Amino acid sequence: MGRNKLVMKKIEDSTSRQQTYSKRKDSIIKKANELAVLCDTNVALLMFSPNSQVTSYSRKRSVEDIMLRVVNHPGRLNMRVEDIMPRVVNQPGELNRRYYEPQVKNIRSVQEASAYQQFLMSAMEQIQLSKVSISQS
Amino acid sequence: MGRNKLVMKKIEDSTSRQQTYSKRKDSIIKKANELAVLCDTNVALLMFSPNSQVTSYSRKRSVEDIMLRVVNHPGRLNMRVEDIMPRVVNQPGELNRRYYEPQVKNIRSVQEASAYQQFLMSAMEQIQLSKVSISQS
DNA sequence: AACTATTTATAAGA
DNA sequence: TTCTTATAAATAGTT
Repeated sequence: MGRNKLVMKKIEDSTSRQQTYSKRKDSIIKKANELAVLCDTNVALLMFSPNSQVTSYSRKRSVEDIMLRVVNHPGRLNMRVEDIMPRVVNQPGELNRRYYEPQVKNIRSVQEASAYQQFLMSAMEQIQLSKVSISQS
Repeated sequence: MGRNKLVMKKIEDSTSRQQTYSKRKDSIIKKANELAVLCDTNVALLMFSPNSQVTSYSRKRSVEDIMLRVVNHPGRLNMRVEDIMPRVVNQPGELNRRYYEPQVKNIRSVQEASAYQQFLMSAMEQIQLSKVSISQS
């Protein structure tokens, strides 16, 4: 739109790239909100600026909650286990090692903690099995 | 846009609501893609149709991967630990119990598995500490 | 930040 | 449902 038709490729000038990002980001949020209101649906939107600043939009549920509805649809959009873990560093080194860091915050009750413990125990068993399986193959 | 200016509230007629959803969904994806290409950024978009059918868009990384970049920004959009775990059932019962199910698939190497084991061990320690802390408070 | 000539999206209609 | 078209909305370049 605008004075000229825009070629669909990366804007090389960083100033106008940031300007374009800023304008279009706002209108996509507007559009997303219109869709959500008009159709009474959930929408989740994440955008990263050229400077990696995150902008998010969601309606009804939190962005995270909407995301998790997808995570719970394994048939649709599969998530790799390494994606579930917060990846601190992903160095493309010799072994392509990844470093994880636990996020065990905001646990509110002993019941909650126990359920999480059960999850971890089960995961421990499975990871050991997969380790054996890989080393034998 | 169009012949008349649209009032921004839920479209009550289900047929035209679905039609509007379908049209606008496609153009939001188009817009999101334009933003991603022009500004060379990551964008993740999830939309649920009035019939709860999921449509997703992302560029460069998978939708899940982009989501997790947000998880790793605790200051911005905080995710509770129970949100990171795949929630199978969330019954609002007496104890508000949640049931977790591990996702330990697609581990490719022993190194990967070991790193995940370290993560789990550390999480186990932390969860035990939080359990003690909660029960004492 | 605002403006405005154009392009683009889309609500209704066919 | 798919196509058309009049009109609303977005926006590229400009100031």
